[in-house]
Amino acid sequence: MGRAPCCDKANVKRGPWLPEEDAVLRSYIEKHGTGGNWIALPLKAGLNRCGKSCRLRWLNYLRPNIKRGGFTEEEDDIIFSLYRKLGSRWSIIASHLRGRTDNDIKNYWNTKLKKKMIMSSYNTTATMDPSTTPPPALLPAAAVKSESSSHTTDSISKLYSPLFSSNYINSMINDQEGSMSSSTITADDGNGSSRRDRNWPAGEEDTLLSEFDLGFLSELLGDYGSGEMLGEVPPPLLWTASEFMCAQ
DNA sequence: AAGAAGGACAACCGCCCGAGG
DNA sequence: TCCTCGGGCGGTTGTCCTTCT
Repeated sequence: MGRAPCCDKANVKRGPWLPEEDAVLRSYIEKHGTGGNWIALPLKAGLNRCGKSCRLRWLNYLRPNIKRGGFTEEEDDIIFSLYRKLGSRWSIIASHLRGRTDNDIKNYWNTKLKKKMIMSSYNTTATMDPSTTPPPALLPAAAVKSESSSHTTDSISKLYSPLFSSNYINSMINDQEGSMSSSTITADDGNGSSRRDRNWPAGEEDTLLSEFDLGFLSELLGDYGSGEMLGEVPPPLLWTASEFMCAQ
């Protein structure tokens, strides 16, 4: 038996918020605050909405001093750097960017920044032609392995740092250590998401990850692979977006 | 000009965790 | 110590808008 829902979904309005609803919510919170109880808030405010929906609307849209769109290069750098350290801890990343919400950053990463990083990884190998070759990070492991013989650990980390978060790689290693039978890795882009990105060729993620050799990843990460993720991020994974571009 | 495909982002879902009874 | 509940969070989906063919 599952947990009781926070509200009666059949009797609350869902979907896009109307300007009038925004006005009611904003007005109520400005006058009374949230009262520390989002579940009760819609009733008090006279809104036929779920409390969680009100909370989300306020935090992501109505809250004062929210910046929308137009991410700067500096913000890109911060997001990139923190993502390298923390993975998809969007709320923590958002706390480092004044006026940005976790949802905003998450969307920005998934729609723009991630692709930007993937495309930049082409430049790690001068002979690669984007018109004929998938990004290095999308190459099947076999191809990477044969190519890796001419790479140092640093250059391999550089190659993969745009795509895989350190906690993702650590989790793969832990998974290997924890269970020898866990040979199947589900498609995951390092963001913890199993969603198919429509821009990626069908099957590429599966090809990449099902063939990924965990031992190779351990080797890639070297001594820090088995360490605590936070505070022990290896130098190659600490690059900012600008540094990453310049390092090519 | 129209339909298809892709991009952007708002909103929802469901799980986890901590507080408090 | 256990249980319940609400808040918070990350992942996912839906929908509207833009661009492409």
